Amino acid sequence: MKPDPVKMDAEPERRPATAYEVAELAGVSQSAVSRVFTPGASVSAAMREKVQDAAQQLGYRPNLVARSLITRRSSLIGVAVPGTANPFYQAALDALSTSFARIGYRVLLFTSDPLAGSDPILEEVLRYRVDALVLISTSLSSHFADECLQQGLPVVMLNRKTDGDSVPSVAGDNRRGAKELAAFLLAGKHRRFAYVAGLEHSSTNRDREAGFLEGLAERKIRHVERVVGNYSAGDTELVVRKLLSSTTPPDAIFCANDYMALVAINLARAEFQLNVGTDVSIVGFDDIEMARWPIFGLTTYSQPVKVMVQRVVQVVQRQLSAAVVPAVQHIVDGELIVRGSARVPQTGVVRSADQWTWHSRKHRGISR
Amino acid sequence: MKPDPVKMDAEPERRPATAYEVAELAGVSQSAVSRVFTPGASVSAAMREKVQDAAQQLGYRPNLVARSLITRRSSLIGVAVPGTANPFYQAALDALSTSFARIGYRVLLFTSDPLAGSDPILEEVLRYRVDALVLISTSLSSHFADECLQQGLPVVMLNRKTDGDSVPSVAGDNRRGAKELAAFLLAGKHRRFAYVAGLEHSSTNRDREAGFLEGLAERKIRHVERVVGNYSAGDTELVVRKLLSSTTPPDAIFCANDYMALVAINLARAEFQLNVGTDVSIVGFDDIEMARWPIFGLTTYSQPVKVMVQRVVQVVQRQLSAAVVPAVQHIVDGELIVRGSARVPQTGVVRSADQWTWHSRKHRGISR
DNA sequence: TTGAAAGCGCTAACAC
DNA sequence: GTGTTAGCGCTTTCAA
Repeated sequence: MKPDPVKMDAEPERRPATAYEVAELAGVSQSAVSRVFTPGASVSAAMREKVQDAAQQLGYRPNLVARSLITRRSSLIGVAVPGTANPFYQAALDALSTSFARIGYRVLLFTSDPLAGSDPILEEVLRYRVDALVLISTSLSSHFADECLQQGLPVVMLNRKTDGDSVPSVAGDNRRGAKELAAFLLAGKHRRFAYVAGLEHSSTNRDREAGFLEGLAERKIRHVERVVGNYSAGDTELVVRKLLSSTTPPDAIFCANDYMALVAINLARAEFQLNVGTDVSIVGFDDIEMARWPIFGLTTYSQPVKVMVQRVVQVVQRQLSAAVVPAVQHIVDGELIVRGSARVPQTGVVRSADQWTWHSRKHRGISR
Repeated sequence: MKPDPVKMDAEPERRPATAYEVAELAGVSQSAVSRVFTPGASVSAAMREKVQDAAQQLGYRPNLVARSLITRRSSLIGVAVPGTANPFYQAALDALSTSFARIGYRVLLFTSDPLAGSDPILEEVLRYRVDALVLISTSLSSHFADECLQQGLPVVMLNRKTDGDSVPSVAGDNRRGAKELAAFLLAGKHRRFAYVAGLEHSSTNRDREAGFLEGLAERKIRHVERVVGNYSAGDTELVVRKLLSSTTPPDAIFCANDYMALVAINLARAEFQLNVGTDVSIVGFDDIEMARWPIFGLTTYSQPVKVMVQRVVQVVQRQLSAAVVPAVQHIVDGELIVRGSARVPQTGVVRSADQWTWHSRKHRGISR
């Protein structure tokens, strides 16, 4: 119940205290207050104490808006994330938020419509003068990319690439991963293959599809049943149902990501009473947390989110400091994680850390 | 390949254009530019066109930082969300971001450590002069709450409450829901009950536990095996394993949220070969998307995220406009959704929309 | 080390 | 309807 030390008005203090008010109370100049709250400024101990005392009393907090205006840096990172339930995005966003927080940045969130273009939303972001833009599985018009480039605004894509090489990106090894999965399924003596595509225009989907087909083509497999799940649970359920209802259903299904694969497993088991891993093999891509839940036991190709995010942060930092940085397309290695959702080949499976992995002959024994 | 209309320097334009530059190019005053970009200001058509032309050429975008400084409104909502994989948070964050975007606000994201207090992070948020604070399943020291109150900063808790009534909150009907689940399990003739607790100090956990025990007590059941899962997958796996390994394992397990319940189902099936729904009944709380996946078919009590978020937005808006608003604790109704993970009682199950629900005798026939 | 003064880019009176 | 003039709360020269 200690009384307000400054004034006893009935009206509650309606606006936050300013540096000027602190200065007045402490009997110093306003710039002295600024210095006390600027790391690495030169202030005497006496001054620091006086100011901090006054600040404490008034509940003063530096106004970052005002600071941003003059420093031209907001310490905000705009992050676009698709508005779907795919746990991969949650993991990525979480890691991004945590990693950037560690180096003094906050995340300004933008939910992007996975179907529509994200330009209008990003247009908005720029007004907030974010220091950088990170796009999780979100595409970008090249026009907009140019504009950002011109304004010197760092942009990085996570889990997606642009067509040109104008925007740096960090992604998993989609092509190789999908190819390995194809080789894995081939080695497991599967015969009838199906591909459940994600969003048609996403680079991840294209690369994974290309890799998968490429892998199959090496063994002269040309026929692959193709359906489109659009990375959505609803669509996936529909198309996988169709797939499994066929008179000659596939015995190997590659879903372009884990989320769709989980939906597929679910459907195969609950609706078709299939034993996933023996009656039908289902594999995915990402290695999200639930993939390793025993109930799913999804065989998949991993995308190490933590590593990818760390790389994103690096790229942003580099762009922030250097004047001009080449727009590198970073590829983060993954591994084929063997669990129970697909028939396991006789050879090639090895113990690695606390899980089983598989490497095609071509890649076996390649040291890293 | 159209040349830069303003200057042809080799150096790329390094900073965004200002309203002043636009004004100069258009041959008007800077405030005219401001007006053109202020909805509802009075500008002639001719002026508007001139200005928009110039703005277009320079790639001008109003600087919201500068605007915030003077309007004292940032159109930013600080949102704290726990850093865990629970899909409920993803759904809530998503809905929050979308709903606020519709009324012109953006989300400034803060990942809160679910264990540690969130004060230090929130301290940070205040510096950004967010217009309001939404805490998803995150607690708040009463000291900090007071400080926000005093600064006139709206704060709303989602899916959690404070001890006092100082901070408004929006939550599901935890107590009643848990009580209904108890009644449901009782009606299903279960005998040995277990409760998997969430975070000990969270209000949701306390209310759900209280409701569950209360429901059981009405039928003189006093013994409930209690373990703590802390809303985490790892902890939950450990304690549920212990539960099921017992010589007299429970035949009914209530997990304080769906996420833990899914982990439990998973474990019971994969590790103990139990048929969930007959050998053992498992129920949860939230009704997250995956609860309705056939593979899980989780019987649970629903928390309608969309509705809850809509309510949060309302509360924030009210606080933003009115001077003083009483800190109401909003409770959003849910329903007991019957699926396959728990033995179903003979009576009380009714078809509602496209799913089955259950109501205890006490609540049957209550019209809404 | 400290203070005075000049803005950062914009909005909001206020005149015209 | 349009321009002029003050600031918003802070950082940053520049002198003292």
